[in-house]
Amino acid sequence: HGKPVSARSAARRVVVHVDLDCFYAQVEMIRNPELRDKPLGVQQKYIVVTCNYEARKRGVKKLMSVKDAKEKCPQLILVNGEDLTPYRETSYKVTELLGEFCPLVERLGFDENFVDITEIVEKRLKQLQEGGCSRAGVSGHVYNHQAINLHDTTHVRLVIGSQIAEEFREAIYERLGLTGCAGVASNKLLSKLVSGTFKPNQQTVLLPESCQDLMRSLDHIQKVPGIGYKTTKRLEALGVRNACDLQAFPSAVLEKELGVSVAQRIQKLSYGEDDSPVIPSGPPQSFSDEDSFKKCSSEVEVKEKIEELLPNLLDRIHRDGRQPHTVRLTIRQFSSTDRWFNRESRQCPIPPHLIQKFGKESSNVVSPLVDILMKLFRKMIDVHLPFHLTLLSICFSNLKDLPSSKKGSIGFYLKQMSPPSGSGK
DNA sequence: TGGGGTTAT
DNA sequence: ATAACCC
Repeated sequence: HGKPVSARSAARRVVVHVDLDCFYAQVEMIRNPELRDKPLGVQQKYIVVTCNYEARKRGVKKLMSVKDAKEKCPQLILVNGEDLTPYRETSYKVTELLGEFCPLVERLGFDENFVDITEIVEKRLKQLQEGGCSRAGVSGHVYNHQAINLHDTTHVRLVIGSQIAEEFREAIYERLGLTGCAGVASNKLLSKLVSGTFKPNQQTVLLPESCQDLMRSLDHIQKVPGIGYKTTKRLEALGVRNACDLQAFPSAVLEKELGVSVAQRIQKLSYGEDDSPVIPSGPPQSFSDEDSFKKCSSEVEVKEKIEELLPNLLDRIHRDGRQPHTVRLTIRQFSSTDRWFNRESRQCPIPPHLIQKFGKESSNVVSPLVDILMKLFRKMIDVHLPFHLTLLSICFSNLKDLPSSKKGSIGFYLKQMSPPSGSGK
């Protein structure tokens, strides 16, 4: 806006990655402060999905089985974390708090946020240039202990970024009681990689001269965010094991193996280059609820599970205020070999007469939805044949704002408030 | 390996 | 609808 494209793309960004420490465990310690100084794990089914640092000292790791965790640490206290409601709510409080500083906040999972603070940095830089020099230095760590050159405006911008990151962490602690790490760098990839270098409750800034060192410190390519399990397997088959290998690998061969789009993107990642913007997440694109279990093998059981999942979901949608236009059922069938990844799903539009009822209290939207979901189920499973499910998931998506006659502003602020009583038709 | 999320094809 | 990615 007002700036030529060339000047805008040449401008250096400042991005912060905020990563809360053992998030679920922290939320549980706030809910019950007596757990504070004890080894604590959060359990889902027979897995300890995360744990506090008292437990980590004693050898408990993320995603460890309950059996192994208890062996490592017999005093381990476990709380059930299968209901994500408290974590989800706290997570959005963090995102909203960051949104008070700056509009460009992108969520990643429940415990991470990217914030593009380029504009805030520019503002402070100008204040500095007008008001003379500031004595304040970097906040937190500098990756590699690299020396800062205050004559280099890129360094100065990142130093200001580190001060803002410190303010983020202070606000998150003061207002929500949560601790976390932050990484400051010139793009999302680097901010995320550098945020993990000093681990609980600390922050690190990366200066451009240390970028290659950071990338070379990644001993395995799967540590590069954006290079996942599948791509790693294919890269390994090509003899590519770390970021250096990927940098040096012939582009043309890579493009033929992985396709131009993936090849070009991940090869740039291997140099620490990432021009993907911080995209404000806004409200969620979907609401889902799932449950896994040992066995579900009859239509009646499936219906019961669906009836268990629906009320919670409908409540969440109701509180959000938007109306979903699509519903999806996902199942996982038992398989002794790859337990991971044999999910299938069917989705369909929600009939318009049902959509209208989503906002209204006390209208029975449950039973028609159960009927729709059972139809979707029968599209995947022949109920006359034996079956063995280990997971059911329901997802509402394609969320649309309510049709509002009062254009925009009024409707937005009104939906936050409790509706006036006795106004029903 | 849980219970969520996102985007690309 | 699936496949990939993220936590």
